[in-house]
Amino acid sequence: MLSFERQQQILDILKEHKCVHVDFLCKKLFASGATIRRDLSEMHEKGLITRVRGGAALIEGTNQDAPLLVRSNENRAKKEYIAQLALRYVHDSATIFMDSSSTVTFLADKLEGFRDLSIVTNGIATMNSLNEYTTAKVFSSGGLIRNNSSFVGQIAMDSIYNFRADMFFFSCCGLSIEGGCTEADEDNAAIKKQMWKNAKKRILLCDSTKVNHDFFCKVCDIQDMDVILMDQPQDQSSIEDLIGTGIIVNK
Amino acid sequence: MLSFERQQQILDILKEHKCVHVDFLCKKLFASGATIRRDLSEMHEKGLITRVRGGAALIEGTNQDAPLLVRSNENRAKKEYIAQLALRYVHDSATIFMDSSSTVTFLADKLEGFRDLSIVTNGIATMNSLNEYTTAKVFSSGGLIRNNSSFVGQIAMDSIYNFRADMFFFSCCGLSIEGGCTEADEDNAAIKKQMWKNAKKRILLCDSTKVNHDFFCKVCDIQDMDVILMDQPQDQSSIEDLIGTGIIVNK
DNA sequence: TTATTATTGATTAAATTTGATTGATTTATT
DNA sequence: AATAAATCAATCAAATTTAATCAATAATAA
Repeated sequence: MLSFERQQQILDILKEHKCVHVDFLCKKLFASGATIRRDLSEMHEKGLITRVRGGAALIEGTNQDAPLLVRSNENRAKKEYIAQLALRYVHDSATIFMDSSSTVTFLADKLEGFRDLSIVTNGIATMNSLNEYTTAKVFSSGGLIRNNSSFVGQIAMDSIYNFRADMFFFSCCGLSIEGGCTEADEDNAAIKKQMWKNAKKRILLCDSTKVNHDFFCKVCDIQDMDVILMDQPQDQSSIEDLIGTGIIVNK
Repeated sequence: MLSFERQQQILDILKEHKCVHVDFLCKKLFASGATIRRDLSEMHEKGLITRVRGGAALIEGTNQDAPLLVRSNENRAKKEYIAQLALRYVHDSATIFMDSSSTVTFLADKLEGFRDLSIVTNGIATMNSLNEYTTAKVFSSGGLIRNNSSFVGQIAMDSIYNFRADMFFFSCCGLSIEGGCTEADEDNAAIKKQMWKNAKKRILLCDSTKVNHDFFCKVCDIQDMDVILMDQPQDQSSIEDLIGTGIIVNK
């Protein structure tokens, strides 16, 4: 048996039982104690397992590529719901811009079923999700890392400039009739503007907590969006005003 | 049978089983062990497969467990040691290119103590490390995600093109007097070339297992590097040849 | 046709992996 | 604390795998 193969099997066995004795592995894999021990210490070197006297244990934390997956748990349910709505606009072979917002990350988690997607994003969590769960061609905008969660700056702007996409999914910090769609951070706003410019269909994912708040940097006006998806039907005047402009809300 | 045909079949077989023995391939393809081995080493140099003693393993995606075992091709200690050597060349306020190799990731883990670094990398693990443990300004090249570990393609090339750095830390798949510094993957080689071009001091981190192997894509010649760091003093003629060129090895 | 080049399989020496043995170290039991 | 049992790391010989060499064959060009 190849040592590669054997170590693979040790990992598999460890996934079932969370820890095993050397003897057990010997019998299971028809190898001597010396061989198993050598395997275990190699695997320990590589950081794949934890070595304990008499055997080995699965390493805690399990996932090696988790570091930058920061995700806000606030309003998880709302964001989940909105992301589900957004799925209606995705189709196979679509080319897509996605911003770095946490709401859009929820959408990224739901794209597993589509084929032949090409996606450009400046979000790190979104990038990781797409890369892990989908077969999409994932382009990271690159750039300066901001807040552990997104890429911004000239590098990011330039790379986005070179793409044209069918649709742009994004979120914002604030949304109001007069102020439009606003962001707190200038650099992130610039990124969204660039994506907006190079996309055909602009789809905003906006949970209700953001309505009627204005932030420092404007991304675009209400009329500049093709679809606005929200978690609850908007009340009174504001929703009517929106519908008046021909923007689809939760439809 | 043509060698191309046979190698194609080896790939097909590998897609079913994720690793195979040389013996198995011999019987299946009616070829001698020598022939199969020649095929496997060719394919390895092109980066199509991972060679393991007794057989071969699939390298590309599909199975996420396989690359894990293959990735940091063991020798954690060697890489750790080389990274430590590399520290001597880093100084506060330096501007640095770092490639996506695992050896360079070890260096990234050691940069915590420096102030005011600006670092450009196309490596995902390196990016994560830097971002988590250092106060450096970290620029990701962005681009298409390759093998879950690096950014490649035009986007990455363009963003690197726009930086000039004091130093470039990189590794390679193979290093030899005649072949120079070589890589298995064309896209990654292109990235390294671009970083090489835009950096003043070029510092190779190369563990001894890579010496006297040539891979498919050339990055640069031996003479094109300013420093080569290895885990052990190189033996026989090779080291003398290197020193003859004025390149510093392990010094 | 002949000469040249490439590919293949056999042979062999070197390198690597393996399993058994040993003594040292750690853990459990009395 | 002392003893027994279990586990470990180191060592070595046997088995396996590899890389290098060379002759034979096949393919190609002159």
